[in-house]
Amino acid sequence: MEPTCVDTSLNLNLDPSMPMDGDLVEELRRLSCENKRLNRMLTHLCESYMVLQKQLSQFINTNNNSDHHHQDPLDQSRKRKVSDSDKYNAECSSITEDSLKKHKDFNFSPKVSKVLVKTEASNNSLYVMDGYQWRKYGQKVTRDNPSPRAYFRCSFAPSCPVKKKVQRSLEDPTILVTTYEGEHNHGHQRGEISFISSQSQTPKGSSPVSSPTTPTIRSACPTVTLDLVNSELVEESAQKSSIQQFLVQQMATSLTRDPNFTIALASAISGKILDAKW
DNA sequence: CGGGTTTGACCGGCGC
DNA sequence: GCGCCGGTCAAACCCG
Repeated sequence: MEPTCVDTSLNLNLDPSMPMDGDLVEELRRLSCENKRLNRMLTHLCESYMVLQKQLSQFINTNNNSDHHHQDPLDQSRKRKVSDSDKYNAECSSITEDSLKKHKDFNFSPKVSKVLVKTEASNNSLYVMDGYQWRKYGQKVTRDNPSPRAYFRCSFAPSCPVKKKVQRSLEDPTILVTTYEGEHNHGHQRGEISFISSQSQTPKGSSPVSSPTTPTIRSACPTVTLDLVNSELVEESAQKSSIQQFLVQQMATSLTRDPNFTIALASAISGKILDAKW
């Protein structure tokens, strides 16, 4: 990914001649500084991502070559499933040792992505506010992890086929492992703006102490996990766009959840409207 | 009453 | 064929 692929600059088209409240100006300056700082952080993250992706590609290529040299026919037939599935290898996976160990357990459906969300230790909810509306249709305790796995379908099903699974990480229970399957064929229906109040929205029937979790930059360190398995150029552009999309979503979500930002934005917009009107 | 969650039952794939 | 396991269904329940 190009480090400059996501334009995170926030241009409110401020008119210097427009009379503005001093506090608001100060607030906008502060937000502008924060925006620049986040931009630098994002650029740095993108660069690190590129370096890691290159390293992993080299690692996989090296491994593939050595496998071809040392495989006996039986092994080849055993691994047929995995190599065939590699064709559909557009999945994403977390960059963890565990996931690398479990390489052959990957789900090879066309569009699978995994996102790790850091939560507060006291937050035992399995709800991740990601801008879409989900309906829970099942919960299951799996063999390899004592914490239950929740199954969600997009509320716009069956027209939208997207599903997601949410389960706490075995290594770190404060991390929610969210696996998305499929792609939404619609936009954010509830919109990020609704997130401002989403923190107090508790899903029906859920414990009152639990609260939905949003993968925001503010909540400690959200781990974005992306597809580093497939290094093919054809896949690369698709990955880039999905990464960009995700990063933009993350930023929009975190910004819109910030009441200060919302107030400043609303003031700026209303100011512009009034300015245009009069 | 409608929309959402909970949860036990059921189903199908897979390994032995 | 059997048992295990993950995923899904659907009735019961909850809440605004």
